Amino acid sequence: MEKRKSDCPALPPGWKKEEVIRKSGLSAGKSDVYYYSPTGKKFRSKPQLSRHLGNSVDLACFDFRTGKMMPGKLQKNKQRLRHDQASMAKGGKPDLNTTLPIRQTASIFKQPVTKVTSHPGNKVKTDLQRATEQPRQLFWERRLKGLRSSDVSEEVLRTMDLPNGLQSIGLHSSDETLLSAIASALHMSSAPITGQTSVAAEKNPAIWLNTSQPLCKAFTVTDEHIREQELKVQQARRSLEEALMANSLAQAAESKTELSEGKAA
DNA sequence: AGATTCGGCGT
DNA sequence: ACGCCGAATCT
Repeated sequence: MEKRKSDCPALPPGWKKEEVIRKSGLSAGKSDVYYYSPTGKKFRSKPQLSRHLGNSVDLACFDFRTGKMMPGKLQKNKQRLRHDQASMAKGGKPDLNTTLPIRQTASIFKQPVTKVTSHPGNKVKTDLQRATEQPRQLFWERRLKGLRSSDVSEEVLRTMDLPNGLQSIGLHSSDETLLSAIASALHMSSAPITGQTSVAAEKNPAIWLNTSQPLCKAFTVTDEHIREQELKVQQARRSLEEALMANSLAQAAESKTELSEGKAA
């Protein structure tokens, strides 16, 4: 049987797609779709593919069977992602989609690198449940300096206030980059964030820096901090609950009026 | 052992 | 009806 592996333009270069028809059994005539990474590893489901690619590719609108991106198919909901203040003003409802947006452009986060060895014959273990640790530039956080997030109208969003206990290391002092550094640390690893625990790092961070921790002095989290944070989370959840409730009520009301309008017509 | 193939559970 | 993945079967 001829194996047709075709290129898959919706995926990064080098990925191949294959469809094999089942030729016997109860499911004869049905087909299975497989993908092959540039290194030749076989993938047989979207979750598996998604796990391997991580955040580097957004598979939300990727159709595994056809291998194509299908815009306007975000989950099972028909969801207009057009969401500017124009459509808002015309009575459009706010976007209550709670799935996190994924950056499509080059990201500082979790970018895989090509591993080159001088021993081509050796077997290299790939993807031991995600590439573990990638090389990083020392003080790379400095490149985040001055970056601000903004909303769709390019209004710069207010930044967060950090607790007083947090002090930076290796960024010139009282730098707003500290927030980015800590946020990045939280984003990139599930390991606890402790800050730089070595006192020597304060004197000469270029030498004593613990690169798996953000450029931040060691800090202490008190029970009081935790209680404050719990309170904030509870309040945020209540707000979200109220908003979702109000939205579903509004939708129910709307579909009722649509129904009666339909009868009148 | 690794690849291939179909069954069958869960949605 | 179909996606996903376990496991039987094949090489």
